[in-house]
Amino acid sequence: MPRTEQQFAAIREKSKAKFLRTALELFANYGYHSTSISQIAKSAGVAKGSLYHYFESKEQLLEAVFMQGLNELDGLFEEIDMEAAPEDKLTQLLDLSISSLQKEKHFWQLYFALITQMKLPEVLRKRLQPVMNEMFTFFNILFQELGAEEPESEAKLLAATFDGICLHYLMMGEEYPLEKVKEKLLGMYIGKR
Amino acid sequence: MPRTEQQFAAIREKSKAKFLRTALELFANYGYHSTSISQIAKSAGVAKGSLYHYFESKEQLLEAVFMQGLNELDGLFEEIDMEAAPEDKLTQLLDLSISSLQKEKHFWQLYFALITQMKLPEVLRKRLQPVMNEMFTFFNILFQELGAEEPESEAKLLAATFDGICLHYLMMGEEYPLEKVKEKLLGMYIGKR
Amino acid sequence: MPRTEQQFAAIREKSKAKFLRTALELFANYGYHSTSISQIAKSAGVAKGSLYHYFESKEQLLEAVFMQGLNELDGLFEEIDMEAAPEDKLTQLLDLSISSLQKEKHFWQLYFALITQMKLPEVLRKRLQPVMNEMFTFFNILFQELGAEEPESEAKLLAATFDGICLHYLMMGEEYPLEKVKEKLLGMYIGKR
Amino acid sequence: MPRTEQQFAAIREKSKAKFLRTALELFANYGYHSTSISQIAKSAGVAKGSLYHYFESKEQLLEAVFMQGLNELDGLFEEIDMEAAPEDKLTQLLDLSISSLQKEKHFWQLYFALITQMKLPEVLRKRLQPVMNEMFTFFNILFQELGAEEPESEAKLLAATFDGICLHYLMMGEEYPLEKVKEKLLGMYIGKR
DNA sequence: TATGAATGAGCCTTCATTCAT
DNA sequence: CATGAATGAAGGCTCATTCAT
Repeated sequence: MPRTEQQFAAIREKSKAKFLRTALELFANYGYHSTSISQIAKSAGVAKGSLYHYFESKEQLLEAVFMQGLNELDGLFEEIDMEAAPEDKLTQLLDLSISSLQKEKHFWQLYFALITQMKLPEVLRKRLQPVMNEMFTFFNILFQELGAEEPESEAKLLAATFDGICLHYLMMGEEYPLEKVKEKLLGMYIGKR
Repeated sequence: MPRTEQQFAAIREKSKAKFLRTALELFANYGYHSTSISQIAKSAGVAKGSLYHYFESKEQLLEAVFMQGLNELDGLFEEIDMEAAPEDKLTQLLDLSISSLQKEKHFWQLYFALITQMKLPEVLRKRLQPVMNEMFTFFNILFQELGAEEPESEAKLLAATFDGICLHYLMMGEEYPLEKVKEKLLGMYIGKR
Repeated sequence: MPRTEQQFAAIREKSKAKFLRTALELFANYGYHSTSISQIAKSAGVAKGSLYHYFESKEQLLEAVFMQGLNELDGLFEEIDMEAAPEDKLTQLLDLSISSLQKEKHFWQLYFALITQMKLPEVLRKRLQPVMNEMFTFFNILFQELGAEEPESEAKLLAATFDGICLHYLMMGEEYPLEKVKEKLLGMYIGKR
Repeated sequence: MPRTEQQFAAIREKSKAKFLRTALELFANYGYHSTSISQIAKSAGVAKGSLYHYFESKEQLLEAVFMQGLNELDGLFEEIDMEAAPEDKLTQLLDLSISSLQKEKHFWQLYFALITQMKLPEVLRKRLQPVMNEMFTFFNILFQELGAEEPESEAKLLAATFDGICLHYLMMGEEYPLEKVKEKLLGMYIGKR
């Protein structure tokens, strides 16, 4: 008796998830090019060929890994109370970002490795665009609410600061004083209330 | 014939420089792994084998390329008048950095690609450390002079902002409003003088 | 319950036949090596694994496909009236051959691909031998009846011509003037009656 | 001191020729798909990778092998005295063909394997076309000179016979009575003059 | 018996590196 | 020192076959 379709779907989902997890970790730690399919398979505890049941190619695996990370990100900012005062929104955003950064370290590592390499497959670039736009819009509105003269430039600066902090945190590891830096950043925009 | 030897040395130096320049450009544009020795040799207009007269291996070539960039960086900050007022020093640093960023785009591209990949050969890591320390110390002193309560954290934040701006500039290209962002950044620290 | 068993056998036979048909078509169109088990299974509308219930291996499937074609061929020449005049027998043979060629295009395509590759598994070679011998004997007798001086050589020549025509027809497709060539061939041997 | 360009060209030519020879033999004997690059390299006594200095891919190697065979063929028919009587021209053509068939057995084996498989890369198909046209035209003229009623059909029939004989010779090996069949064929067209 | 996920040997191909000239 | 042909390890990928359900 063959398994039901649902059983098969479950198996597939599980295997696929395992591959995605393993690949994310290895890509993040060693880089895309320095990670071989063999390594991924071995780490995942399966045979090399199995990977190709789920992903057409190594590159497509990378895409899937990255996509998954972006998808999980999507929900993140919906938690922010958009009706709150700008100061609070900024605080919430920072908290959420830092939380994501710490929980999804591998993803963020991969993220910076990818955007830094300018080879981003078109698919990924297209998928990334709206996410970044949303972020930028968020900042823009924030600074408008704060009465900034040039909200756009302010937004750009803040975005850069955000990415810089993430980058430094990922580079230095746990010894990086993420909390302190966060406080200082908040201090700059919200001021010593 | 001492002159002959000098000529040889000169030729050697010239060839080596050409390799370094070519490699930097290709590594920056296509990434280390996606650039083959053949490509570099062809772009440099010499034979593949010749490269190995100057560099032991591809990895060692990368190191040399990166080292050279760092060496050129060393002189950069010596131009700053350390006796000037902190506000002026920050302004000078920003100007110098932006100037370097624009002139040495390839190097900076490679820089971010490398630090992002956490594979930095030990040699490079060691060479990079003092540069970053110097930068950090510079910021630290700056904020002490500015009377900051926690100059260390302030320094970290500013450093992150710096890197973030660089990153975004490199990602977005010339349409990035580097000047405007710079002004905003200066405004935040120097205030509405 | 004997009926159930018969039903099973019927189903089995039907499935097997479907595989054979599909495999013949794909092997003929794309070649043995360029046709994967997956493709066959998908084209046949069943799962890959099922194929192995009916055939031990891909090679054995090929054998079965070819065997089946040869078996169907066996009956073909029995329709010829062996008592007829040699001219008529030749005509009948030609007509039957052309008819088979047109109806079993896939088989003949596979046939030429196989004999051309000199890898013919021993089984097939053994199965093929009597068929070809029968043909040759038929020709031999024919030319004896026609009073040829060297019936053997004549038979060999005619056989070659036969295969050549088939080959060209298969290569050129429907635009090949099969009928005209047939007429010419008949004319050569039967003469302007 | 580097080798001169001519030296390099000589080396390349020699290596390339060795690969072509080896590949032709193996492709002919075992078939394209059943011959691995490893085998070819081993048979040629060189490393696997070396092959790719000369041919972009396995398929391109096949093309080159086939092309070379066709090129050598080109000269063949120029030896025929086109002013001779049709009977003599046919005789000459047959002799030349048989001679080629025996000398270039591997090529002809490959030839039939390829045309039989209907996958002929476009390049090859295009290269083959004029050769076949030339042959057909030759036959056509021949039969016109012989006063045939339908020279086209006659040409088609003769061409088929030619290919059939070749095919049978290649299939049966040296025991095939090539000479006798040739005589018979000549007899049919030239007749008892 | 049917299914399709899993396997792994083997394939084609790339490329850093070596070396004879 | 320069050259580019040669090497061969390693990588990505395919696919016939197996097997648990």
